[in-house]
Amino acid sequence: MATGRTHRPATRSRGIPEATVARLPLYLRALTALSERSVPTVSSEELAAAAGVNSAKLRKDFSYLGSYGTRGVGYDVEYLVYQISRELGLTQDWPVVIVGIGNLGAALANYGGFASRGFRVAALIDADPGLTGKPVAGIPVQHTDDLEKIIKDDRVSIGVIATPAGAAQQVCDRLVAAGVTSILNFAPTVLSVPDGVDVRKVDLSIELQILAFHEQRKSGEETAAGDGALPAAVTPRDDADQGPDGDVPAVMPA
Amino acid sequence: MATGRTHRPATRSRGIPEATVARLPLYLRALTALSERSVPTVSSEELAAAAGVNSAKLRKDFSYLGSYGTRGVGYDVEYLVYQISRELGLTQDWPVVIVGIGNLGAALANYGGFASRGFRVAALIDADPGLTGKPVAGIPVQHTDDLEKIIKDDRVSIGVIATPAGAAQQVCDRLVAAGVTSILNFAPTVLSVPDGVDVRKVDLSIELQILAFHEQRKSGEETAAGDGALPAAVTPRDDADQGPDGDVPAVMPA
DNA sequence: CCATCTTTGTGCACGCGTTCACAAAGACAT
DNA sequence: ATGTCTTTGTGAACGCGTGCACAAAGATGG
Ligand SMILES: NC(=O)c1ccc[n+]([C@@H]2O[C@H](COP(=O)([O-])OP(=O)(O)OC[C@H]3O[C@@H](n4cnc5c(N)ncnc54)[C@H](O)[C@@H]3O)[C@@H](O)[C@H]2O)c1
Ligand SMILES: NC(=O)c1ccc[n+]([C@@H]2O[C@H](COP(=O)([O-])OP(=O)(O)OC[C@H]3O[C@@H](n4cnc5c(N)ncnc54)[C@H](O)[C@@H]3O)[C@@H](O)[C@H]2O)c1
Repeated sequence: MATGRTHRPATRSRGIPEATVARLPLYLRALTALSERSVPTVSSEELAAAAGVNSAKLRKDFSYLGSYGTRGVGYDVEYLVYQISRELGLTQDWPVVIVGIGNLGAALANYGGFASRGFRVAALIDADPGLTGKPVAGIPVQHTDDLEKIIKDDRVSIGVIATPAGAAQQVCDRLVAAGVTSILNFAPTVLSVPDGVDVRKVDLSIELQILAFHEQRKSGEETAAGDGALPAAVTPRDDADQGPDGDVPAVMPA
Repeated sequence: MATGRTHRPATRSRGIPEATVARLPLYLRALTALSERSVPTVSSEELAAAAGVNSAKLRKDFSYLGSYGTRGVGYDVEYLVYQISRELGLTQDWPVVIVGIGNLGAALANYGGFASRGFRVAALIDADPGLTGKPVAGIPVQHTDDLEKIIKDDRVSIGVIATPAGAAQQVCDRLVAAGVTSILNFAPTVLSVPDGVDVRKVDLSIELQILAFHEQRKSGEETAAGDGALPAAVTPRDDADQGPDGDVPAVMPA
């Protein structure tokens, strides 16, 4: 997983486990597609397949929202779309600011998937004076000096950080101080925030490293027990997987 | 979490839990920073703070790699950097292709964090003939027709999909057929792949929806038990949180 | 009204991940 | 050499998430 919320051990106020919340958007997307095709009802089996999850898990997830299904028939698509949207808070409008309008920030600003749900890009903010006033995706970039005013005037509670890593914590602090209570961080840094502020992170580099780990695994071990997959068609390098204690070219601990 | 690997229930071949693998890059980043500051050793407590995790968890994570610490002193920074790099497979070179060079794909191509670890952008691929040959981040875009040849010639095993959702599954199928066994998917779709292929996804829209859920929670419930956080400074809308069965404006199931 | 068939909702067991707490290991000073 | 002090490595308990399996609910047809 590319992200993770920061510490909130067992505060699950009333209901809905975190793992379920993370899947609701998945269900919602599948349901929206069905809705556009005017499909009236869907069984847990079908919907689960579309969302790529286990059907029992899906049913349990929905049971946290209430009993919205009809036995022998399935779930009413439109009704579920509404219920999940409401549960996720998508029936209201969420103004979002993007800070750091570089390569990534500009791509995010141009992203259509933003507005498709209740999210609206309220402002683009950058520290570069050369960018100030320049329109990106039809929205003029504003200078960091006005950050606090923008947050407060537009009552923004969600901020996206797309600045270099070095500036991320500072930007984060200013956002939080101005009233932002949810942050989506693309910079490769651990942000520290006060209690009550949620941080989720997206880290491309971490994702690739996790893939590399498994990729390396695939190259080694042919003798793993009962693997019915395709162990061929991989390119075994020289002699990868030299055991967990092969050579020791680096410094020794002591 | 923005992503998640696809089904591999309890295959954990020999050692290292998935949750630990996902944290290794975090440790590595913190350790690299220490290394650049020429810090020789670090305690689990310090490193855990830098990585934003619990120190016991960090020690247990490291225990899966072997006993690389010295009691009373801590961990040797350089040595750990090497061990984790090797475990993650970063001591070798990983050629990566990016498919779909639009807003996002171009931003990814320009991203410096790619090469910083062992990842190298081997090729940029797009279906738009108008893009073919045009350099992005110094690399000329190649046409989708040559996808199979590129994958095979460069022995690419990791692919990044940044095409529109509608094309993602098709692109995925071609990548897999050509020999790619790890995919990082930015398109908002569930990809289905054969066993032995790893998929991780990054979905901005899902992240925002999860944040919105918690944001909505913060606006409601003042009376939640023992919350020492800052329940003030939020803008309570009209009367959000109308119970799980408040009004029912949408269609009824039956 | 009854029988049958489909599909939900959930009790239950199991495994993974997290965290506490502490014994043992080793550095360091005397 | 011995004692003290720091910090690791891990045993054990706990909670969360997952998935099986099934009883109950309700639709549908006769
Ligand atoms: N480009 C990618 O695909 C990608 C992928 C993953 C992560 N990231 C991360 O996202 C961040 C941005 O990447 P990028 O490629 O867009 O970098 P970039 O250099 O193109 O853009 C950074 C922008 O942030 C602005 N900025 C710098 N300091 C600021 C401050 N204090 N306040 C406001 N704005 C400030 C700069 O003016 C610049 O416009 C980096 O942390 C990068 O590591 C990028
Ligand atoms: N832009 C973002 O910030 C962002 C954020 C999250 C997710 N996404 C997702 O990432 C994907 C790309 O977003 P974008 O904004 O870059 O879109 P885009 O339209 O700018 O770029 C898409 C590119 O893919 C190419 N393409 C289309 N079909 C293809 C095919 N079959 N093979 C190869 N290339 C093909 C197009 O020519 C185009 O260059 C979308 O699925 C989007 O939902 C984008």
